[in-house]
Amino acid sequence: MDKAYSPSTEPEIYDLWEKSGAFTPKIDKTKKPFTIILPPPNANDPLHAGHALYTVEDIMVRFHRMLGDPTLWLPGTDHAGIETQFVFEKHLKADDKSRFDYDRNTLFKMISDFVNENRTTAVNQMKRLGFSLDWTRLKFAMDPDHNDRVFAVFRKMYQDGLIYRDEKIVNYCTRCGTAFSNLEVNHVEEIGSLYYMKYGPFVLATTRPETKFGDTAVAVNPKDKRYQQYVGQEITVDGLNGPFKVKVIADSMVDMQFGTGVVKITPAHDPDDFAASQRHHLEIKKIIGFDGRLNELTGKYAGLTVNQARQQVVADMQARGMLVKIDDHYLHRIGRCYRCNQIIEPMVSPQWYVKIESLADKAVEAVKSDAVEIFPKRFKIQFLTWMKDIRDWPISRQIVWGQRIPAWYNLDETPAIRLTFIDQDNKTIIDNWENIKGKYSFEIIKLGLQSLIAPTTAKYYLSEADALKSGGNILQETDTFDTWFSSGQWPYSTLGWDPDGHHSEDFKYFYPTSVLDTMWDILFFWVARMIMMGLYVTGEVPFKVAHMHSRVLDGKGQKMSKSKGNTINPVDIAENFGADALRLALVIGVAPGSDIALSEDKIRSARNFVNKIWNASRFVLMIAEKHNCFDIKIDLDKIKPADQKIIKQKIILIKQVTKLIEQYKFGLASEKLYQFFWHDFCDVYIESTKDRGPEVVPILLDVLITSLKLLHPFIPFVTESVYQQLRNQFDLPEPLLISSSWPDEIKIS
RNA sequence: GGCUGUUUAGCUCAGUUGGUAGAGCAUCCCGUUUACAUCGGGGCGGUCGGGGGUUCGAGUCCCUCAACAGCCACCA
Repeated sequence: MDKAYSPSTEPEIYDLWEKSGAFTPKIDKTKKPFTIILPPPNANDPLHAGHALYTVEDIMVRFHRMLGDPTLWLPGTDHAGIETQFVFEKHLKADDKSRFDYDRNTLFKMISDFVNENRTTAVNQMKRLGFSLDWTRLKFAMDPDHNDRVFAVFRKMYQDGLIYRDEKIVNYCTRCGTAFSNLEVNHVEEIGSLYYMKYGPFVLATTRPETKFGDTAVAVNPKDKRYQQYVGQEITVDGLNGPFKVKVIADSMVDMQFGTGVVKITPAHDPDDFAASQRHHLEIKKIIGFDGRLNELTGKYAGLTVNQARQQVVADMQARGMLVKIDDHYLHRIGRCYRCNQIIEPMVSPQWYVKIESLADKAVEAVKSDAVEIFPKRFKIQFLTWMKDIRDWPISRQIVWGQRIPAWYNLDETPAIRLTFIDQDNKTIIDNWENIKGKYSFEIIKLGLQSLIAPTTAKYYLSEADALKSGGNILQETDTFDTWFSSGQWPYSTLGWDPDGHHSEDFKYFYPTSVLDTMWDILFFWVARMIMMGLYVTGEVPFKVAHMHSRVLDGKGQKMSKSKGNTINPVDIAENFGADALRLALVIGVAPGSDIALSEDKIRSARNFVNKIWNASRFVLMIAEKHNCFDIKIDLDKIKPADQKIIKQKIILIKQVTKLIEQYKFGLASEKLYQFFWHDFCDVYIESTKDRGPEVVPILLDVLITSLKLLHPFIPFVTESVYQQLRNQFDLPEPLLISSSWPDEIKIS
């Protein structure tokens, strides 16, 4: 054995495991399985430090495998719709191109190729970190069978009346070109301006003077005596393009204390105002387009971006004496796109929705009753609070990378469908079918199609065949499903749930899964959706335990981000210090759910421990050779007083570590192991054996092997490596540590 | 506005059902013809954020205040 442990041997050890078939469980109906579905990393992105926390899952998986449970850890990668398209568009930009240069099919194909080229990256990295995943079951979120299941579930939801289309106000990112759910919007506090402007007989305060062209009412509080005389009347407002009239409405949404107690109502571009428009049956007047520019209804402001328009409107109002006051230090919250940080533009547009209430009710019940147990406990409270006022889920995204919604329109039935396509001269055409059907052949449109927008009244068919029967020109919806609509179905889909009820053996045996482990930041995005979808589709919870793990921060406790340049590449660390060192550094002494500051000091200290194991093992081998004693049997009745203490400590340790792992207290478990091995075993016991005879060899070996087994889930490489060295000298019955049995409290191994 | 978490040795953090405060790193002293300098032995270092309460006894339970962090929410 070399003088120091070298992590360069780790890949060989991984091969050994993989070839042994240890990652693939044997279905044994007399035994209870242990199942974890890997939260699929993005298919085309290298792993980041957070992914290294898959270690937590590997610990559980290796532990259960050693307990003898048929253990499945199922790997997969995610297509990560918007994320991937966002990254791909950055590549396009580098080539001076954009998504607008390509038709939908071409763009999809390009992204698909891009993803396929990079798909193995994450897989290889996970192997390098030692994750004992069953690669024979590897899935990808755009696999045809997964897509089919997603489509089937969509149709089932439709039949159950859970799917509807509606044109209401949504969070729209004009840069990403798609709508988002509330969860995908970051609300950030920012200092902006609050403009006090003359508005008919009123003065009102607004942060968005440029939306006045879309105003269809002005509101006051019904209790506000100042304005009671105006309620119900029509007032005339200087619209900068000429006067316009709006009705004064009374609504309790208005805070009399704020500003002047008067609010202009822009239903098409503000969520509150939209809600008010529903209550008061107001006209909805869209003045901002999906490109983030003002449209023709704004007269001379048409074509300006929202920001430009705001400046222009303010300047024009100032010139006309309409601006009473500007508060430049107005602190308010602005919604920004979680992906590109662009300011979210609330817009009215047709989208697909899932009625969420019945799904949410069941999920709440499951969590309340601990049918799904959430760890640590505090996340249960968060979950229930969020679910309480959950809203219908907008599942359509206006991007191409994802599962295209399986709905088909007959253009001739709905001539008002708006088409965007690239024609034969490479020109982008945007118009309604009714206006262009004479000018372009359907084939050209279909070939160059970028997107379509169908009014909510449009009839649609859930299969292409049905649509074709209607006779006419048929186009499929161009929107794709929200990534989470797909990944929310991950547990039952990857295990082979079948829409027609012919479920796979895997599904029957491994579902519901045992534990879902992920970071708490996607508790709502993903965990909640999986619980809802799982209960709805299979009638069972998708997992019995939802374990929320820590967040990895840099050595200074700062959040890692590419822009800060403080990201850590886990594979680099594995190369330099060993995957074991990284794994141990990530779990040792970390309380459940708390942040981890991953410093080089901590990694180095873990590396030293790994080396300590190596050398202690080397010592045991040397002693055995010195005494020429390779006996592994211990006679329990003949243990000498000098050896009793360590045996006792070992038995206590087994008990403690087993219990702590079962309680998800990996930080404490690893710390106990560290203390025991380094101090009780190496510093005290081994030192005490140095002047003794061959009778210590079986004891040394026993404690060593027990330690290796207990440590194996945490630091699998060094423990397996050492074990293989020991097997060369000692007659050990179990060929591999990975598939060996977990130490028993009573049994001397 | 609502909710949650954090506050323990110079630094990073543990502390399982309440019973005389722990680790790693740093620092200081000593040691080593070897299993390991990626080492060994020893030392220094904390009124456990402030205040109050329950208890024979509280870092651990309750109340309150403060600072920091985060999550959720439609205030122009």
